Amino acid sequence: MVRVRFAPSPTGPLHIGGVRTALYNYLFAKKNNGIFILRIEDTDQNRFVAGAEEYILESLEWCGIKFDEGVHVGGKYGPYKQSLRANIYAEYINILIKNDKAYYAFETSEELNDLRKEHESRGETFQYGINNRKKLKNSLTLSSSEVSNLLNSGHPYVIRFKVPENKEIIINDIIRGEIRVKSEIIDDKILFKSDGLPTYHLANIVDDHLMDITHVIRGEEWLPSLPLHVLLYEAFEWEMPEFAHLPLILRPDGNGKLSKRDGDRLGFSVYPITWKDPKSGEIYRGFREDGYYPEAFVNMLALLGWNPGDDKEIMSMHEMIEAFDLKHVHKAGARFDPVKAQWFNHVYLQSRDIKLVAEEFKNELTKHGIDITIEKAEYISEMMRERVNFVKEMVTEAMFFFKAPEELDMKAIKKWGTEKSLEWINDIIEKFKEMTTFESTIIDEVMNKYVKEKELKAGNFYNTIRICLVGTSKGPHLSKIMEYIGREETISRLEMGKRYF
RNA sequence: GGCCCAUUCGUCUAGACGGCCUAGGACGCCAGGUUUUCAUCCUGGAAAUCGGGGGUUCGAAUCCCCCAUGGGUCACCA
Repeated sequence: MVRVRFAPSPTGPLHIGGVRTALYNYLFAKKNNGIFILRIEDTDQNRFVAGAEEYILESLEWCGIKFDEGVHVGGKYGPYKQSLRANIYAEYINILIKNDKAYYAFETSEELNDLRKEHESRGETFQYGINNRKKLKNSLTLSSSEVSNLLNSGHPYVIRFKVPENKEIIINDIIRGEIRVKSEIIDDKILFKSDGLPTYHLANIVDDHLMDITHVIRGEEWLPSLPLHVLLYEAFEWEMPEFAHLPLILRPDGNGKLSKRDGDRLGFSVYPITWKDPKSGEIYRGFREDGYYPEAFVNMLALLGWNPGDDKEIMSMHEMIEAFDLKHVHKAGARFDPVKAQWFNHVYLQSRDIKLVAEEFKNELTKHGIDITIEKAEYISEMMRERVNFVKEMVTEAMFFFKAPEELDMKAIKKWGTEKSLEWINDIIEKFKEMTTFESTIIDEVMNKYVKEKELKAGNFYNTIRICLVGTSKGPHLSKIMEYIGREETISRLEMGKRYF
């Protein structure tokens, strides 16, 4: 049985890289009829951010990523929050101590900082590990009575992993293949902090083991600590899960990975939903609030570093599950492209149930103080949606349905208007007044007949009229606009437009 | 700086066993067509000598080596 987990720490909002990691875990689990688990890794109480956990839950729910086990849904392997598992880690660290795989160390963080600085000034890098642990203040160098004295006196201590000497660690990553590292370069990492809580490395390995995780799928930033994790599994004599390290998502411009500020700087979201920093009060925009459909967002995100093995790009969650394979995850980092992201939403908007689009459009209009019936909203949505990427864009694009243009586009008038324009406007106003029903198809008949009789160039005539109604030479079929705004308003706008020609 | 990872059109990518690749698709861009306008849509085009240099081979984007570049990571953070 495949069991995978997404294990974020609640230190802030989840950015799209994190969402993608969750998504790939989810797709992999579902593809293999496995279990998907949410575990909260909150062993660092200093970095706790209020609302972050709720944010993660809400974001993933919006994306349609569901968990089988986890903090919010329960399960047999709980608790799923590491701060609630402190006693478990204590138990396992003692096993390591007992088996001489870990040791107590008594340097304070200040002392360590000094050591680092000192080494740095000599152009060296300080490493607490195989090469110098025999020279430092720890249970490897101190006598057992000295150690128990320190421990009993309440002197702060940490527990460090005792990296085995002269070992080459060979790991097989599903995405990257074989990776080799020598144990000499690995630090004796702190496994247990002086506050009595484990660090990520210990908690992560213990939990993955206890929760029967079969595949660890996580970001590439974890690759450097993979050898340590492998060594930990060996120290515990546990069977290892398989590993897959995902490439990073890079910023659209310049260098480096996508970060918090990029979105605001470049004008797009890097977060799935809006996040308000509880401390600073700063607000970071989200894809949801930008108007993206979750289906489009998820589809776009999935293809940022993965492909189904063919040319298919538009895929439902179900189709992605069917096609998902870690072998098709690209190895190199992917540069996020906001323009293509918009295209995905455009495609989803076109195939969406028009009733839903109408409802969304109606809601957007309400925000702008415009209230129309759902039928009218559908009428407009039908002809406007193909011109935009987001429903909210329809509001500005369709404003002429609700308000007469304040001024007319002089460039358009120059291009389409003629010395006869004024005459046409007057003539057509008269024709409109004579009509019994002011309905789109009949309006077309009347106008077409006029154009034929007068032998006009269609473009000049229709755009003269259009500019009066819309303000410029664009928009959906003219008679549809006229029918919507009605005869009175149509004539009024034509009268108003006359002074421009 | 040490260690690790990566490197195909501007961007996302195809490229599982070397020959089907004079490198395919998508976004974007450009042109033409459709449209009474704009957009959509359709058709076409420009766009990667596969980071560079050496090998191996009858043959390499695909295998090997070196170099360069980019990235990640080196916390009592995850």
